Amino acid sequence: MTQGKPRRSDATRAAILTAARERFAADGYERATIRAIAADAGIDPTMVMRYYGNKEKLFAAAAQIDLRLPDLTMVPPDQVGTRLARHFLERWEHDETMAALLRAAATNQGASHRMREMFATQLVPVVAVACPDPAQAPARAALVSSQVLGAALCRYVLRLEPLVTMPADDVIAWLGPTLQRYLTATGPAV
Amino acid sequence: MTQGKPRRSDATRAAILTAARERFAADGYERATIRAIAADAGIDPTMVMRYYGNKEKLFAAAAQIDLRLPDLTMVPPDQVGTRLARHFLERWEHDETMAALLRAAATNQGASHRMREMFATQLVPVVAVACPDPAQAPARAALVSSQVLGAALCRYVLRLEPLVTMPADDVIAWLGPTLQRYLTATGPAV
DNA sequence: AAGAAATGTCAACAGGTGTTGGCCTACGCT
DNA sequence: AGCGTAGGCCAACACCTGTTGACATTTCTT
Repeated sequence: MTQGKPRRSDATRAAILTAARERFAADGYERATIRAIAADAGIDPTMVMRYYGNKEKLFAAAAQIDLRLPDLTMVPPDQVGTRLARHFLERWEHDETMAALLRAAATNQGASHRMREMFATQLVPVVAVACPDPAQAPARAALVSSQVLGAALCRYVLRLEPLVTMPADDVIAWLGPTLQRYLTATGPAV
Repeated sequence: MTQGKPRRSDATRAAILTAARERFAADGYERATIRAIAADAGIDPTMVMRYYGNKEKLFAAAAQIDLRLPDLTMVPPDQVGTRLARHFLERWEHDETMAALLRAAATNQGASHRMREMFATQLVPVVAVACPDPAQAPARAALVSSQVLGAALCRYVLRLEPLVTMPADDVIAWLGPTLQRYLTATGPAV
């Protein structure tokens, strides 16, 4: 269904997408130029337009993210925090698309919209099964987001020492209990 | 020392700075144009150049931030987390300059450098007096930053519900214990 | 009152941006 | 083989960017 005929230009399309992700991750939305992306991909800027319409649609295609969140029902209730922290950190460590979306979301409306959408459709459902009352899931998910995105911001975007050089395991050990509390503890407004 | 003769153009300079802060906060560094800032201030774009040299210096002047952090030695040790959380939230709520710096820091090198500098010179010293071993201050300060900046990012930049509409007191109640733990709890790497 | 300095205005430059249309080439089908 | 079409490149447009220089005007100094 989602798969059409293989086109002769599939390699080019993929090269564009890869280059776009790198540029968007490194420079953000506005400073990543179509010309630079095309140059990285070794093709003409016109191709980008032909295959993706315009810059906004190119970004939308490049910033398609699947968080691949684990099913928390399979995780011991007292370990969901650390489990989530580890998952996010590894995800971020191996996929620059996440940084691309984060950097762009700071100034680009479409990107921030996509960011909200991503957490609403992917994180909230996962949180819902791990917290005492599913109705609290949006609030708890937002709190989790605030810590996860904040850590990513400091470590990968702002490059704030010593968070950059701190071993991933240490970061996870610090963030785990925080997420655990946001997921399961009783807080204000129930 | 820091105060020279009052100049006839002080009003203009101030108007430029105010308009610059608004634009940088709303649009980020690259999308905030000198022309738009000048238009907001009701003057000619050339004036911006004359008084601030170039766009980068204008931003540097506009994003000068004093966190006005409280002296934590005066705060009961078990309340430093909540105290800090409240301070940051109020600070953010009333000064759009913070949002300007955050938005810009995502894509602009100078801005992210300034951000790091700000936390190193202002937050680390304050954290040092509140944590068991002053040598751990940089790491603990970075963790505090990650949560504070993350919350600000979600609430003021990404506008991620329900964090946007959540009462400030609730946010503080959630973040307080997190900061408290980052400041005082024993964690990995001592 | 005369000269110097500061303040402001106008037009323009040089470079980069997203985006478009035209043209040539090379593949895939019949 | 011949043709249609998709893939690819080139030149260019229209616009916007930060920035500069020349000129007019007001204010301060002497």
